[in-house]
Amino acid sequence: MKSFDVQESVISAAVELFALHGFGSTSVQQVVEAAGVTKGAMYHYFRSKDDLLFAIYEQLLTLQSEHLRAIIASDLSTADKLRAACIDVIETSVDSLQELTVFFQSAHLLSEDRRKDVTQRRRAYNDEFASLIESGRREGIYRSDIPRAVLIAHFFSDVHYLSTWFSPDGPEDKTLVAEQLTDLFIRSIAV
Amino acid sequence: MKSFDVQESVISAAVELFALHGFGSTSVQQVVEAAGVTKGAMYHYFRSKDDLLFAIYEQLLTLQSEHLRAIIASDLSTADKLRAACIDVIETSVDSLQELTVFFQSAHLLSEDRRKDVTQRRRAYNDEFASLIESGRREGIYRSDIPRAVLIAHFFSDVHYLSTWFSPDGPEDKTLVAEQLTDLFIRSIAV
DNA sequence: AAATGCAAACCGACTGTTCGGTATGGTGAG
DNA sequence: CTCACCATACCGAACAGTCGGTTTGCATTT
Repeated sequence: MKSFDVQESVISAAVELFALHGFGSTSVQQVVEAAGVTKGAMYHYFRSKDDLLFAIYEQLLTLQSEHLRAIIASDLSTADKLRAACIDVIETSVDSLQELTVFFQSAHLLSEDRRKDVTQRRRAYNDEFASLIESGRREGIYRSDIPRAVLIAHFFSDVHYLSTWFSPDGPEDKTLVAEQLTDLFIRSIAV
Repeated sequence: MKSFDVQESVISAAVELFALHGFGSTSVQQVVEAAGVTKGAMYHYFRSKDDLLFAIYEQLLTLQSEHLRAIIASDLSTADKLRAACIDVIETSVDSLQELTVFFQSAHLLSEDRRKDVTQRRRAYNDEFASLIESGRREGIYRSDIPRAVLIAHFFSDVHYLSTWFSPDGPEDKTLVAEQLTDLFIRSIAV
């Protein structure tokens, strides 16, 4: 019979403010005011401002990692797996546009330990993604004349950049854009 | 016989610190200490912390705009112009990696007026770039089944993302990466 | 009685910015 | 050549306000 979830309210307010003004330029005071709670309440659930930032990352990272693992474990062909993975990460990113913005803007502001944790999980995600491309190369469907790292960066740049230009209220449709960007990517890496 | 340029020193320190810790998390005190000047000296040349951020943008925007205009005014074919424009913006961005980082991380923290100025100049740049693609479409060399806005975003995402993954000390070579990313882009938009 | 959940008051450190004042170097008059 | 004059360059202390974080204490639940 909880009528008001403090944690959720704080995180939600933090995501919005961090995305809008940046982590460093947003004060804890602003966050708790927007969340409709007091500092005492916030510090009861979060150890620090840093902790708040980390919580945002964890949500998104966990979600996307689970999706990717499910796709890789499926019985699709390599080509279809890669396509599905691309479309999924774009769509889930659009669904969490603000979190994405915070993620890419403020990841480096995390404390040493937390940043290592995030970096490692990101790398794990990237490696799983890269394994798809590697499989495709062995099957002879993707080009090998460009370093894998460049290909990966080329794709994730699109995901990253979504938070800059894509707007849910804009003229572009989420599903359509996901297909278009995926098509552009796969066309450019096909042999 | 000026042995020490305060403005240059301040901007240089600001670029480095803003890129490292973010605009909002860097204090004026830190900047002037790194620059080896006093706050008084800094505020003699810059009206505000905001002004400092703006100065960084202006440098990069002006440089890249001039380059693009020169390329468009050249007598190359449309295809070669687009290729040259892509390679140039990637290479100049790599040359100004830290400025690029600051640019994309903190553009939204500018004051209203300043942000409008920056946005307008960025749009002008984008429009000139887009005109190249439009020309190519009329010549029938680039596909028309994907919105121009998506194509533009697709390319600039690579430029944007450079600041995240590219390192001058890393295994990748600037010129090579510029060619590879340009190749990926042009291959994906060719009919 | 003990533990949880939270509000309110509070802490010292630090914020961006201002400002009174000094040092420096060039210009024009005598 | 000299000296008054003045703009520009720069200094560093001080400002009012805000920062992230802590402490205290009181309800409510267990």
